[in-house]
Amino acid sequence: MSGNDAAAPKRIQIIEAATVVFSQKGFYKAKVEEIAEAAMVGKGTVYEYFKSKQDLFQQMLIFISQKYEQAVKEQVQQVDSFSDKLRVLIEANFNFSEEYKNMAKILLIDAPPMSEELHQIIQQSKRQNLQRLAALIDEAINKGQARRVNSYLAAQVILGALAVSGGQVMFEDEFTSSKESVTELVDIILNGIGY
Amino acid sequence: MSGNDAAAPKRIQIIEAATVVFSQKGFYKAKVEEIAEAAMVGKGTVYEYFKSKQDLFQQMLIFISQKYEQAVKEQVQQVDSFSDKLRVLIEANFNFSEEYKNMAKILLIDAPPMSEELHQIIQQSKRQNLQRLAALIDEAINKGQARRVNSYLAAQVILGALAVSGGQVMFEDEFTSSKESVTELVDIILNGIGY
Amino acid sequence: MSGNDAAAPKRIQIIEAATVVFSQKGFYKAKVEEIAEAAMVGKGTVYEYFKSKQDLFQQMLIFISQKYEQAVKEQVQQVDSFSDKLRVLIEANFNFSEEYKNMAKILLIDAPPMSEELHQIIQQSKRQNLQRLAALIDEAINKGQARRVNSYLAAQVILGALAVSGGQVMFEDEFTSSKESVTELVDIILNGIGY
Amino acid sequence: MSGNDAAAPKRIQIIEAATVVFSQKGFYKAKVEEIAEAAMVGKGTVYEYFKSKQDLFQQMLIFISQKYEQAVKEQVQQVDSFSDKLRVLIEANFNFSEEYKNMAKILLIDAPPMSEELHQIIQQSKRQNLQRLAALIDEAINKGQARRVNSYLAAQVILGALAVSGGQVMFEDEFTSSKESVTELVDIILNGIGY
DNA sequence: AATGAATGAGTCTTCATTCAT
DNA sequence: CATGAATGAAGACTCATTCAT
Repeated sequence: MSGNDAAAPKRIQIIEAATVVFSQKGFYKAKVEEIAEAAMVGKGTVYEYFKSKQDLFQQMLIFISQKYEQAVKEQVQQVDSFSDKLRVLIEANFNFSEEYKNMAKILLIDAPPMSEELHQIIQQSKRQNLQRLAALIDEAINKGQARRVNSYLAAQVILGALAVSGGQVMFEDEFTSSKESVTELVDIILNGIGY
Repeated sequence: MSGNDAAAPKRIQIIEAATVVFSQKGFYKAKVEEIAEAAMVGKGTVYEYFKSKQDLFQQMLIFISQKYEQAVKEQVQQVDSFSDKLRVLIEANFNFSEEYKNMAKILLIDAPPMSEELHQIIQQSKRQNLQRLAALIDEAINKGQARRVNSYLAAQVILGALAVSGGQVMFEDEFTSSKESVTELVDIILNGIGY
Repeated sequence: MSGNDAAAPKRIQIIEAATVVFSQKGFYKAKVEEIAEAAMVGKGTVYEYFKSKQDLFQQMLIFISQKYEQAVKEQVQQVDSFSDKLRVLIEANFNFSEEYKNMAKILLIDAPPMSEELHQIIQQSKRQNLQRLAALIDEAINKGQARRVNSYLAAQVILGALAVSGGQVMFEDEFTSSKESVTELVDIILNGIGY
Repeated sequence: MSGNDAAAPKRIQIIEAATVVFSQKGFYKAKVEEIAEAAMVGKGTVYEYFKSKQDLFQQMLIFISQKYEQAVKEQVQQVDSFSDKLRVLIEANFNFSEEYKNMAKILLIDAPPMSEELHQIIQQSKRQNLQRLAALIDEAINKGQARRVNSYLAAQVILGALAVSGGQVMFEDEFTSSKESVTELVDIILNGIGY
């Protein structure tokens, strides 16, 4: 009757192991057995809780996206000004990307063609993400804190910049995306680069 | 009349087939035989020109990145003002992304473990890209056409936004990445979203 | 009643199937699937117990050479006179060769070019074989039962003769090496062919 | 019109290259292309002269066995006494083995499934070999130079010993099959190892 | 419920052979 | 005759999945 078990025993254990292994190796190179080992359960046990490797991957993605939702939503609500919200959002992204490396990219960008079902899940997650940010921008626009830009497109710009800058996706060595750069990033996004 | 053959001897034929198939299926789901079929050659022929499936993938990547360089560099040089250059760069990206659709995603997510050599090549390509854009921004700053922002970071923001927006990755259904959005994108990048 | 299973768990089952198939077809023409079938297990099961086809081959060789050791050593110890030991050794060889056909040749002579590791294994087995026989001859010499010949060379002569005569290696049809010939063989070896 | 070509047209060139490559690698690991390279002809040219890889192997075997016949027959006829003939035969074998190193092993172990025809040819060659030696022994017996042993069996013993000892198969490190060992070998064969 | 031994479908890769030049 | 680019049959090996315990 351990609180641990009660919370979600094996299933969560396995999902968490999966986040680690899938993050490190990607979907195809990750072996089910490896995940089972990391979760300290037998290989067969994975199939007690998940229909297939892909199913596990999908469940994991849902799990992660929920964590992401949480992390971002809560923190953004705790500050008021638009620029602070932006800053918090960017920081949350940095941290999240740090933890879930490749998985973050999938949520932000897209997955390679997999099952249609999975595609839907990812699309939905991305859309939510985008819409939340677009709503944030619209709100700022209404409050007079932002220009009347296409909020959806602006949200894309911001998430795109994050996917790249934050996810050490493209610039790995060059620029270890530090806290200082967050300030500059916010500045660029708020004020643009032109006069 | 072998102008056709000359322009596309077997090696190129295969690489082009590879871009199509890898783009659609990702590295792991793409079958060598399928690529061979798409290139209208025998399966064995692929191995006459490429050491392995991975090698083919890598050669293809180099091929694509060269095409990208060309496409962008040339077009950017043909206009003058900073905002025009930005617009052209973004348009070039839209077009390029159109052509090599999922390739960016695959690189991000589904890529095979790359040889250190290829890693270098890709890094270098990205760096060139970044530096070219950063130089463009610096020039604009010096000419008084842009604010004194961190040009390198700004370049990252722009390329990040492009990677995501341009790859119709996020628009898919909602927006068909149209010419109009280019204008808005340039506006957001130049002027930011805040007042 | 699993006495059978206990005596021959999967690993041994597979090795024994391998001795049969490799003996009949040789290393290169033997297919792993064929061995699996002969062992009445799935193809994949072979790879549960052996790293590769070559590994299976090596393990099998070790298995056989151990059986050979046993067969020969024990029987030779049960008789006393030098000529009897010789006779027993020769007979044991006939029987062994009968059972493991081509494999016996490999142990006596050499293997096709394979891994250095395997080469070592075989060399060692051959050396042991040779040394045991040379020791037998030395002992006979010391007891005054044999002339002061180079025992190592003599051992080579004997094993060479066996490899050929016993292994129906070269003369297959002509001379189905029978028990009668053992007596003559021992005579020739002991007394030579000259006066 | 070069004497060179006449003496060694493509066919012989290829066969000689084949002896080298097959000797080193065995039948299955030897690549046709490699043989072609060694013969300094195009891969396709091999197929102008030989129906298949197997055919080439077979033709090569015939070529070698003829060379062996020659080498042994001629030299044995040039000396008189039985023990000298024996010595010469053994020496010829050493030299021959030196040249075609692994060929014997390959024939024994790594040989491809042979056509019935080739099988006959090889059998015949071996039979000739055996019979020539048996005849030699019979002659010696009649002249009172050898004991009344089964000459055919004795011939087998001798050739068996040679196959093994001569092929530096067993000596490798320990003994470098030297001229001295020839003398001892003859002694053992003539006088046996017992008193 | 938990396990891991057993399985075979699925793929990359090799290389003998062909044939257009 | 000579060539080597092109080919595809064949086979080793991986790994998701099953199921008897």
